[in-house]
Amino acid sequence: MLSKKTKYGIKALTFIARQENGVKVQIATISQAENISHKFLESILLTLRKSGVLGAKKGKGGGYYLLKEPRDIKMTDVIRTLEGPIAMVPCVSLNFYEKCDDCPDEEACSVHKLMIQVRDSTLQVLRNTTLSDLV
Amino acid sequence: MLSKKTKYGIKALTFIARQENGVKVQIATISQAENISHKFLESILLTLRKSGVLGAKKGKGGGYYLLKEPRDIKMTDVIRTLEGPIAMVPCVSLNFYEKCDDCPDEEACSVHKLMIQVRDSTLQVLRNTTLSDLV
DNA sequence: CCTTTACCCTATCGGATTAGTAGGTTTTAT
DNA sequence: ATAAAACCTACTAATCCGATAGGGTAAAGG
Repeated sequence: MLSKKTKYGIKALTFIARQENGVKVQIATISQAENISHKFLESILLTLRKSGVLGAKKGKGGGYYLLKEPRDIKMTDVIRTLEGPIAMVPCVSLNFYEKCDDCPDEEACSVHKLMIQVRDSTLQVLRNTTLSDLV
Repeated sequence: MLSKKTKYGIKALTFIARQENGVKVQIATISQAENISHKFLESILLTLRKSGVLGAKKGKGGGYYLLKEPRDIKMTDVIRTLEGPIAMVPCVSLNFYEKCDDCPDEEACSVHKLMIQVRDSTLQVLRNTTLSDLV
């Protein structure tokens, strides 16, 4: 299940991407337009800023803006930042790999085999979808 | 993230599918071989029996066995039974559809658009993978 | 019949995670 | 100076997950 954090994050990015080039958007604006709790959204945008997707300007007239072109913002990056691993099981994750403690032999594991395929097909979609495809 | 319930369920089904045709397998046998809590596994196999994938026989010499050929057991069915929806968001789920309460217009929602694509690519894998592909 | 074996069912619980809340700090424009 | 906006830290209520406990019920062998 996709967390609300990720869901809201994608919605917010889409909202910002729809603005004229470089126009700054306040948290409150997005919060109202998309029905998102102001404080919760605040923490999400902060995370996205730290990951390098968004820039922010403090003070009056401040707000958030994209640091890259929408077509250069891949969904893989956004989701890994907000949600964490894309794989459904840590033992098939490329960026967040972890060994299963119950599984002695990964190669022989049926779940492993299946989830690699699911991961690859999901990755293909997310890698080829950018923010510009969603606006 | 895939729950342990689903993970264990798939492992157990694979284990059973590896037996000679029609041989019954006890909970304790799978539990030991796959490092799964006996009681937890019990509840999982019960769910799978109720969904019609497994049959069970009580009493001495009893156990669980497949009701269909491994190649006729699709991963979509197994995962929907144990995990629930395959879609990452209820508003794009085929079998467990639910409207998002924060989203006034699904067609205009960027998350909706993206998650439909993810769902479709995942479905294609799970529909074309059967238990026989995992043994 | 009677004991063993294994399936079936309900209830509970600790820990982790998630979504949201509260309150204050820092920076900027006017 | 003042208002507006992002920034930061900490907390909380609710939910879910994996596991556990304890018994009930049905079937097979002797």
